[in-house]
Amino acid sequence: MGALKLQPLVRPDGMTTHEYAHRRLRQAIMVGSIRPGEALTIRGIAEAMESSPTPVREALRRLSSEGALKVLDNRRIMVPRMTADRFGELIALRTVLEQHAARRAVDHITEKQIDRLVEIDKAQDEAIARKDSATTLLLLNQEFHRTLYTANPDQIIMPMVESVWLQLGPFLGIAMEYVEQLYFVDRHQEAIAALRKRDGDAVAAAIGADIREGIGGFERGAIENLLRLAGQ
Amino acid sequence: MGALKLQPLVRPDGMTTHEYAHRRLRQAIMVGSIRPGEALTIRGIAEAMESSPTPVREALRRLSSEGALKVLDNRRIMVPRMTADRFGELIALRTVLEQHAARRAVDHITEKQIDRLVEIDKAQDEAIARKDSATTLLLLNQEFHRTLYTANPDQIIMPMVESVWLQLGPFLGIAMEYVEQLYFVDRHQEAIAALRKRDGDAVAAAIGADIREGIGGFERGAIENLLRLAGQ
DNA sequence: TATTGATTTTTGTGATCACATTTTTAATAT
DNA sequence: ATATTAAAAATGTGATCACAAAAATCAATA
Repeated sequence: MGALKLQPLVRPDGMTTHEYAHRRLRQAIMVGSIRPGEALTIRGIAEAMESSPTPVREALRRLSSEGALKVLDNRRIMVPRMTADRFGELIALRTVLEQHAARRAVDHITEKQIDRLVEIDKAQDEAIARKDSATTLLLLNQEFHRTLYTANPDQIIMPMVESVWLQLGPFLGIAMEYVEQLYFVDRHQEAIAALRKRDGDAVAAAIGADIREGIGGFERGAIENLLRLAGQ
Repeated sequence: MGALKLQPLVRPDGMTTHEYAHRRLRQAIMVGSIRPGEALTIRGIAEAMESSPTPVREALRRLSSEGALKVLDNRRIMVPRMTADRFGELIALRTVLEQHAARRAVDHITEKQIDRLVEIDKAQDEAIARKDSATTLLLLNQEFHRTLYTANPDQIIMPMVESVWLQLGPFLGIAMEYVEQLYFVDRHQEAIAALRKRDGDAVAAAIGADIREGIGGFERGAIENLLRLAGQ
């Protein structure tokens, strides 16, 4: 049996079933709770969220277009396996994408929106002090970055950034399981200061360092070890 | 009635209906043959390609995730409208993405693959001399870029590049209709020379210039004029 | 014990139907 | 003519069914 365990998620009023299925699966993949190689069946998912194949299939198509899922030749669907090379590509792409997104936000972001960034950063510090779950920290960190990039009203890049996050999710799940304690360092304050000065280069530098010293800090050997440990 | 006219497209053996619907719609959007704001109905598309709503819906979900289509609050689906600001974002993003993709391909591309690029470039020159349709030229140009970027076996970026192409498609359709003759200049030979020398910076510079002097060359005023002419 | 082959089950796929909402059309009143 | 209201048509959505292909199970054989 599928026996797919999905964290419950509130379903806002008026949200369609396929949209709900999409959001719920996406959330699960993003925080690494679905393992690469794990078999995903349409009927299994439909059963798990008490609906039917049709809307689940729509959700799966979207997720595969977002790079979160891969459709095999057998037409079976799974979370893509990670490799050290693919991880390197993802980090390099993440850096380029987010530096560009940050630069493009500098001319649009308001002081009020920067204040919001300060709030999120504070919430993150509190969560660290409170020793909240790694998942909570991850989501707060994403909220910081998303808030920054979407300050640009004509921005086109956010879905691509989220796609990279989605593709990194499963590896994060493995890391959270096998690494004693993940260090959470960030360069958010540096980014905020640069934003206040409207210094695009400095903002991009802060974002670059933030990624490099965060998830980008995994060394090749460490990645290979983790993947071996997880039986990937 | 929808009266959606879709260019015929061969359906490879074994291709599923939703995949075929996806490819056919994608192709139509990519070359600008579906106008922004044009009403797209599930049943209309299903009828046009002699199938049923279910697979068409899957195709539409994928295309909306790829940024090619937008789902309105009414749940109606259409090709997004272009604005001068959005166009600017798309060109800036296209430049960053493709320069990165090109850089990342330099270390992987083989001499044989570079030879293939030469062939495609030659085919392009012949098509220009033959005064082939703008669509043909567009597709050849895409083939050149795609061949270059996918030389990197672990590449993650291609779907994002294609997403930008898709989002530029409808504007290209408008431009092709209202502009007397589109100039086709490219920096492909420069890129090829740089690839042979394995000079990443030079390759990126060539790609940057290629985009800037190609579709990126539309000036803000020209874009606004075109959009006004097309009643957008 | 391992392997092959047949049977059963599971799974993806696509068409169809019913329902609710939205859009369009038609008719009426101002 | 314009605006308003009611009826009709069109549309998105989700469940269900039938079918074919794939996977899993089990029995028989080497």
